[in-house]
Amino acid sequence: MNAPRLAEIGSLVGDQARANILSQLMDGRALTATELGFAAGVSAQTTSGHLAKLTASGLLAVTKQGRHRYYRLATPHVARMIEHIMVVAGDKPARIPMHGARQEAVRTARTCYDHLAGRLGVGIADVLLARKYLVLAADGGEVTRAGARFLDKLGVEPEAVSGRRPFCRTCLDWTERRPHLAGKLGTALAARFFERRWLERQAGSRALTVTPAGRRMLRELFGLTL
Amino acid sequence: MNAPRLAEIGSLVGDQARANILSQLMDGRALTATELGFAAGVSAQTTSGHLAKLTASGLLAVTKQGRHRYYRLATPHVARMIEHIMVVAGDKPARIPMHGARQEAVRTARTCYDHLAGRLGVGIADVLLARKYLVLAADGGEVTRAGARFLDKLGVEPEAVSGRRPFCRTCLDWTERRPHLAGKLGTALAARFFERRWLERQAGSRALTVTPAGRRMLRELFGLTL
DNA sequence: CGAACGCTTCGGCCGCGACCGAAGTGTTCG
DNA sequence: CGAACACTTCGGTCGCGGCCGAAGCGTTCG
Repeated sequence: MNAPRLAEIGSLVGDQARANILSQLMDGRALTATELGFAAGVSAQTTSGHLAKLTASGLLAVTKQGRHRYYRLATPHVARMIEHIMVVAGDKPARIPMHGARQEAVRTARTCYDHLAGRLGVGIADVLLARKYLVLAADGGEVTRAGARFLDKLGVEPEAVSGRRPFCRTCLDWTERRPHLAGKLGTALAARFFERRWLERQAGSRALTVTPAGRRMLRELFGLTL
Repeated sequence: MNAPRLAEIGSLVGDQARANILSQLMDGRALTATELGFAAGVSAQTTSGHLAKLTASGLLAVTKQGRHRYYRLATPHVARMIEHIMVVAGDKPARIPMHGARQEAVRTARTCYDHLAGRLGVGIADVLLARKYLVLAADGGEVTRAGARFLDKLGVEPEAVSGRRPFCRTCLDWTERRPHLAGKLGTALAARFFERRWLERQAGSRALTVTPAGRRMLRELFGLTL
């Protein structure tokens, strides 16, 4: 039996800050080092050290995206392992990643920083592209004339989508594995959705609730039924 | 999510001496404090402290018997948890290769708490499923009519495999990385194998020796040559 | 371009916990 | 009974590892 490795993995989980980090990632999300540090309650430097250890030992995987680094559980085995430790810890029935009502909500619609992700985010991106309201380019994209009219109807101002910041980047979406709308346009759209109360944040989660008004609007304007 | 408890359990497993102790108990035996101290490579006093912690946290249970104290894993949950940690430990690319005769024996056949694991355990599970003696379901499984006859021939009693405890759970195997037979059926089978002296425990290890009679039986009844 | 930002590396501090020697409790012997 | 044994408790040492400040690197943005 490989007791040294057993102890090694155990001690990785056995630190309070690292346990906080792993807990945060149990629903399958990918979070940045800063977010994880905040959740763990330690400084950025300390967080960096922890994340390096967890990654080196194969518990976490990391994806670079611009100046961010998204950390996530490396394999389902890691999630399962933590579940089983929780069982011994006397915690509630095992929460397998991405099941249950709350996880379902996270899959449907959630924030990714300042823009929209999940099925909602991907769906909106799909629609805008399909209707040629938006064309993609290597370093961003461009709003077409028809797109500008559409956005104007939504109340998204033209200057909000100008400038060098790209409209749509391939923002890591761990549930849909497809690009969604980030950048200036994504931010402006998300802001508008909140402003009009089409979406509401859920406490303590990145999941979003689509309000009845939002549901109607999504069907009418985007042809989306989530 | 209960991160403090997660860290607590993790740190218990995360000490080398305690990991050694837990490893020793993985086959479900109950060992004395002295034996465990020797296996862990620390003094009696230190061992005593470790055992007290492990017991207080519910990982171990203890039985007094004269001047001895027999420690064992408190629940199958603990064994399962350790198995799952081992799976993650094995996911690391830079895995310490197992070598030597004894390690080979461990890979071939060993106990996993109260049932059989290793190539033997996985092989038996494969055969029973391939012959449709057993069908798997989400929450356990069912023995078919043909399976019942087969088990009867082995001397495994029908009531041993009835009841609410599942027949076959996906108990992940850290060498084979495939499910093997746990649950009531796995336990009953293992017990029968020991009773008939088809398998014998090796001292100080979870490895099992397949006796000549056992080898013959495995070939005749299961078509297995390990 | 420079400033702001996200993250990592380095260096040094410090506390927790593993460890053992010595002593104490309880049990089994002869 | 006392000696041997199994185990625990106490007390003190010490090293590993978590922590943060400061500095450095790469990216983004105006």
